[in-house]
Amino acid sequence: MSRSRQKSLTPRQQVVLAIFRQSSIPLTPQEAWEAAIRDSPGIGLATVYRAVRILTEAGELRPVEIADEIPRYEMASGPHHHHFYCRKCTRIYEVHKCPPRLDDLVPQGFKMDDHSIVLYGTCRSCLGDRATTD
Amino acid sequence: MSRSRQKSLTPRQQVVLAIFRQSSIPLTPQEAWEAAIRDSPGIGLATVYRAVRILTEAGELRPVEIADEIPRYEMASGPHHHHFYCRKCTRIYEVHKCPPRLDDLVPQGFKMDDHSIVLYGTCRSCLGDRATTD
DNA sequence: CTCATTGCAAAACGTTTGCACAAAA
DNA sequence: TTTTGTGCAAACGTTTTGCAATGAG
Repeated sequence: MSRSRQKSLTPRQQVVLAIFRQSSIPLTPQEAWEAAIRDSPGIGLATVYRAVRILTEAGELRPVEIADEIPRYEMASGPHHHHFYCRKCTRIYEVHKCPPRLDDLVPQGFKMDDHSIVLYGTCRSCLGDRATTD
Repeated sequence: MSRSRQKSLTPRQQVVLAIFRQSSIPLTPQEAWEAAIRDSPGIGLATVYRAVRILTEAGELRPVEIADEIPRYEMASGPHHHHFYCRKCTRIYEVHKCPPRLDDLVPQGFKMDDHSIVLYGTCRSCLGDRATTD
């Protein structure tokens, strides 16, 4: 199960990958397209979708699934991390820690190769915005 | 932020909720509709979608998001648990343990009210099916 | 009567595919 | 020439919405 790309990327795929590499947060295909247009006017939305799918299959990108949100993607390389989703401002924050003893969750005889954790709640700036409302 | 339903459920909403209550696995709206038709012939797919959305907002149902899969829903009540997704047979298993020290992941000043964990890998029966392939 | 519920069809939305054209080999 | 990459538009599957018909109060 190879994670590295086997073939060189097409020009458009390189553009799309660069967008994700430059972004500090996960992007929807639509958001990536809007960013890509600035670098490469004329690039088509379908091309971005194709690139995202291919880059994901190649292990370059990883999907980030948040409840009731459009799927987003981020670089699969770089430090392993999870996400905090603020229900109020809908922003996504990276969480750079992992809980211990995750292997204990895996049922007998199963083999885990990956895991994803999403924390839901309210971020600090949204908590600060509130006066006394509760 | 009340989680309990404030108004009584409509007949169709009760039907849909019963489907999820009887199911041992998360269901897509489509799957819930196919099950609901057996109990209540003539129920419309849109009605099931409406019920799922309302029941989710009312805290009766909870979305289960798996990478690259259609969103499923399950009862929000009952024992807290997570999910193991087998990439081979695409089945979803419940995981009835929680990792310790999850609060340590929450960034300073943030407030977490929920979390979701999905483990990815291969289930026991799929591992058993394989002979020596690796 | 008025209001809430629901089925149906159409619309809307995100995503994929078919295809023709252009560029590269 | 053949092959590859791409934009565009159409198709597709999922979800939401408009609206008329029904039934309850």
